[in-house]
Amino acid sequence: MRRTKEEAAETKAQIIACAAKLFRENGIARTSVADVMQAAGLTHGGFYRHFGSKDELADAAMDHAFAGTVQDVGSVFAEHQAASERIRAFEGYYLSARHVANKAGGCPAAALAGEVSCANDETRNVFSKGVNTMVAQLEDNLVGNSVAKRQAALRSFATQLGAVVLARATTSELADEILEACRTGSQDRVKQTRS
Amino acid sequence: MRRTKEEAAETKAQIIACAAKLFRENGIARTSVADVMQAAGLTHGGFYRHFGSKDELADAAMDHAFAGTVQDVGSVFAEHQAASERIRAFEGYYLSARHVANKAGGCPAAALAGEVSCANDETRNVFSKGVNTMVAQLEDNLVGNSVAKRQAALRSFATQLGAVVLARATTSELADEILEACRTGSQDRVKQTRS
DNA sequence: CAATTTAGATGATAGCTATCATCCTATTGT
DNA sequence: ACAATAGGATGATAGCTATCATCTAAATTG
Repeated sequence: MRRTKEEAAETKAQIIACAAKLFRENGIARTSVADVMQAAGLTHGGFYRHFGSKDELADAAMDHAFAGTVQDVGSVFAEHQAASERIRAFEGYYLSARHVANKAGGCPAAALAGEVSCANDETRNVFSKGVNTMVAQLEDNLVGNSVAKRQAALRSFATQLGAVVLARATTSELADEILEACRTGSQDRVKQTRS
Repeated sequence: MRRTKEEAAETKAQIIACAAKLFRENGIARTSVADVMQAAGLTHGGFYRHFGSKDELADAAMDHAFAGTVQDVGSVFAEHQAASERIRAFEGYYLSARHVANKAGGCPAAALAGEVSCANDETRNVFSKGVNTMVAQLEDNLVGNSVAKRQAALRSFATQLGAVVLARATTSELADEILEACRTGSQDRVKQTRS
């Protein structure tokens, strides 16, 4: 039954990947260790050869999920040259019906923030690191002085995450309305705020 | 042991009030029926005299929590005359350190959105109704034509909810940065977006 | 005032959960 | 090639959970 070191490492990576999906999809609390192992094609008992606890897996899974999303967002940015278009493209991605529906494969910040707010310090650190990375990535694709860029990135991220979190929890009409309001928000924010 | 009708109604209201706090504080999944009953000074067994299931309680608790927050927000609005000041005051309340720290007594949309996104239709309906009420309340305190007001209210709510949800899940430095960025965001949104 | 109803307590249940001990076997290090 | 090691399967455990049945005494109802 014993596997090669490589095979074992692949197994561990598989467990993490499955957990990253299931935790985002159904929540950490509502996903059991056995669920994760089954999704990875294994039985529950072997779990503790790879992880010291479920929390440890949750941290690894979150880290993995953030890395994936950062990469996805990077691809979106790479498709455009002008900074203004890049930001537009990012919003198009993040606020898309596709992303809202794809909770299991989407931004872990949107999927897990609620649970992390009741979690231990280590988990909060992992989450914070992920958010920081995403905000920095956004920041790098804005124009202006550094303070303004940082603030704009933080605000944009909060808005879009809020929109997705709300859209996922509300009935479809309201969800669509929220997403649309935040989409148009980036273009004519000036008019909207003034009138 | 039997209580008066009135007493029984009070008991039920107590259970709902305790649940509204505990569910927001620790999440619905991580709060047991017994926890709620104990907080209400009762034993677990009597629960099903009042509710058909835990889900039913969750719905009632969410409704109760939304009503409380709508009232709190109403008080904040009532303190000011000018619409521009009212909105500022609302943001001051919602993005305050006090509100971020007060998860148990704060906005249920921010506290429960994550869990509601994996919940049944009835729960989503209750949640959506609550969000709709809050957005309408915000809308009533904006100036401009109705379409713009509606959109501005939706966007403002998404931004602030996103900021609070993120702030609660991140380490304090990042949390403060997020809140500050969204606070200043309402005033000089124009400059920030342009530069 | 007698009969019936019911709020809430006590206790039980079936199912789930995280975690661990043990075993088997194939891969390592030597 | 041999001994030690460690992946992963099987099975067990202690604790928790939602939900129910039953009991009680008091409050309704008539």
